Amino acid sequence: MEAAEAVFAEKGYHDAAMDEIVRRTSVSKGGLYFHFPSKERLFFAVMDHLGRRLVRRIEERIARQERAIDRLEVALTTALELLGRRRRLAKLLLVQGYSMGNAFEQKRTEIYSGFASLIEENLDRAVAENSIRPVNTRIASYLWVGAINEVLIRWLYTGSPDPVREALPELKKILLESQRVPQDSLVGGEQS
Amino acid sequence: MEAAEAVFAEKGYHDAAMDEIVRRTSVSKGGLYFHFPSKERLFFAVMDHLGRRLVRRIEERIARQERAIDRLEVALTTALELLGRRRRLAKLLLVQGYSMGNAFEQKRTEIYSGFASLIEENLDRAVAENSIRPVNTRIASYLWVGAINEVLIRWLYTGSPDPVREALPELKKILLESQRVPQDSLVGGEQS
Amino acid sequence: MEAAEAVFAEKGYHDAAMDEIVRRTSVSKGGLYFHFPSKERLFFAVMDHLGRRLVRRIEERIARQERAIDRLEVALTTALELLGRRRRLAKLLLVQGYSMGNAFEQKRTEIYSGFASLIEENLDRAVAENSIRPVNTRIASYLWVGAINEVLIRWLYTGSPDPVREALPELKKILLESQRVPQDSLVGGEQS
Amino acid sequence: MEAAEAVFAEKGYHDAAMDEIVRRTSVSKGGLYFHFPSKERLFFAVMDHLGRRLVRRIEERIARQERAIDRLEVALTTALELLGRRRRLAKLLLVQGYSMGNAFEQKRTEIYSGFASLIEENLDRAVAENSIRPVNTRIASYLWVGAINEVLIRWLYTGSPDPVREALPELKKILLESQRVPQDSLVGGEQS
DNA sequence: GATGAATGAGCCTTCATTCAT
DNA sequence: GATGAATGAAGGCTCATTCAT
Repeated sequence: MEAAEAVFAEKGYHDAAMDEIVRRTSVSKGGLYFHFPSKERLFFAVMDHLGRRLVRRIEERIARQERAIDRLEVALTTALELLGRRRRLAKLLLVQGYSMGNAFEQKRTEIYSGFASLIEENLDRAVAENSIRPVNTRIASYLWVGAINEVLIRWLYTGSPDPVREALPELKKILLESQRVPQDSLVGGEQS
Repeated sequence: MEAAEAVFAEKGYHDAAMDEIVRRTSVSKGGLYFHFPSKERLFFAVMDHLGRRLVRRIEERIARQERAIDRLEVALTTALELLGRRRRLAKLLLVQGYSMGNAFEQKRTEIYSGFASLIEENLDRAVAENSIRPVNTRIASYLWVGAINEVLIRWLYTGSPDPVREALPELKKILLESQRVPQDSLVGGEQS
Repeated sequence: MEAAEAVFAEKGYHDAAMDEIVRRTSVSKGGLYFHFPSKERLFFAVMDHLGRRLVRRIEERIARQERAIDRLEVALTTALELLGRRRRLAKLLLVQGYSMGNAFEQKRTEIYSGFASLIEENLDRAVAENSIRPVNTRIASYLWVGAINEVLIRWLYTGSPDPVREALPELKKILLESQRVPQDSLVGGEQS
Repeated sequence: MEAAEAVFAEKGYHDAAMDEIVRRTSVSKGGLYFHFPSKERLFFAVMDHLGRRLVRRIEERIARQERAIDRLEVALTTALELLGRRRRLAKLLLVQGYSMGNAFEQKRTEIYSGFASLIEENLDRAVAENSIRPVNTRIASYLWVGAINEVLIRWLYTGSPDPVREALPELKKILLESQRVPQDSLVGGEQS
């Protein structure tokens, strides 16, 4: 039964014991292995199920919108709403194989924060210099980190896109250029 | 010796055996444990070291730039360059605790792709409808996924930012609004 | 279906899984267990069947011979012919419960060889010393080992014959004495 | 510790549990696995040890004999004495991987007996017909079975000797021809 | 009689960690 | 400080057998 979802979400893949999953079910160990040939396959089945369901729900909500840009907005909103409401689902789908309790998670946060702070700081200054439009730079910095992270992971696993040649130009375009304050009239001072 | 880095990068945290780390060193098991009280601490030490070094390098390159917006650009470029050149470093820093060899990674990619495709498709249509500026929608979709992912992971681990109330507006602003094609002449015609 | 014979022959008793036997049949698991109450009984049924058939065939061929000594010769010939032609049958009947793939079999061969070599060596010398008639000492040594082995296994399982008091004299008689070169002219010469 | 010998001898390879071997030792499970990487390797180590020791003892006793034929006799005697005195050793060395308690052993005996009886019966008649010298035909039949068995097992595992072309002539020579009653004076009746 | 999903005790093996030397 | 043999809890998985349908 897919209430194995609970154990995986609570403990992470590695610390989840088949024995515990079984204990929380009415199924026996053998019964579980009859349907899923290994712990890995069980985990994948759970992930697939949840992943597909999430996408399906988003698609349902999207369908009502006429224009693509509205659909994108709804998709974004729905994703954050759904995952933001169900912590367990989010944990399962987003951090999957992590484990080691909280220590690991803290460390990840700590390390990513090093880079995020650097970005945030410069975003703040760029806003102050009136180079880019004002935004919540903290969140923007997370966005930067997440974007870079994802692009690199893709490359790591699939070999594409090439980080520098392909991804970099696009990231620049979206993260920097389109955030620029239109400096059309370079007359007069800056609005500091 | 931090050549434990190699083992962690190759096998992931869980599948890395202390025995193998020791085997690749001149240090003995006891010796290793004298310096690092546990596998977890050893791993953290490696991560810290690498994370800090990466940030330091980026900071060095940034320092030469005057304007913050240039610094941001250099930071972005440098991050992608450095990590794009050293697969191992990237793997260690980005996918850390994952494991299960490639099966796991493939699954992650597969599941994220479901959502990414949905975004990409609608980005394509939005471009076609002339709602947003043309971009490489494939990469843009990765950016979306990464951004959402990171924002949610932060919330998961630290409790902030609130996905819907805090993150959503900013994401909309950066991912959607600032990509809009200025529809200045709303006169006449129809944008159907 | 006694095509369970195939699985037992290929994998040995322990490594043969009921599931695989079932898979190779049109019968269902329950169906198999209806006819044979346990794996052991199924195995015994197969063995019985094959053992009896082998003996029956030998008896048929023997029947045509008049003199007992010719019958013995035909029995010997037939046994080697039939088993030498059907590897699977031989494996099933002779090494039955062994398993562990080839590693085990290699080990058995290796260990028995230690003793066989010792015998072979001395048979060679005995032939050289003209004490016994020339034979293929390699094969003779196998015969020795097999004879000793079988006599001891019998004793192990049934308590008789007593290895030293009963078996030894007979083995000596057949393996040694009757192989002696008749030293009829004991006159003169020296047997060194 | 090689007191694992006890468990293997008592239960057979498959039914011997590493847990029990450990229980009977002062060593821990991990400790055992530190020295022997697997159950199989442990078993082989035990077998090797015992096999070598047996051969060494026989060689010691043999060494005192001058003539090869005497050595053969001593080897035969010693082998039967040593193994006949130590049931456990015999079981370990001779039936190795068997298991299934006694049921299996009984079956083996039963099946081999089918063939052995056939031989015994004809040996009896051959003796009665005065074709071969009188022997304990029961034991001789075991010898036949053991010899055939061993020759075939060798062929099964190593591909040689070829049962019919190579082994058969030698077996005939030793088992039949050299047992023949010299029929030099074919005069007169038989001594029935 | 047949089916095959379910059972569950049991097994081998791993591995982070310890500690006597 | 270093060594590496030893520890032992824990875990994933197998498989002969059962039994409701």
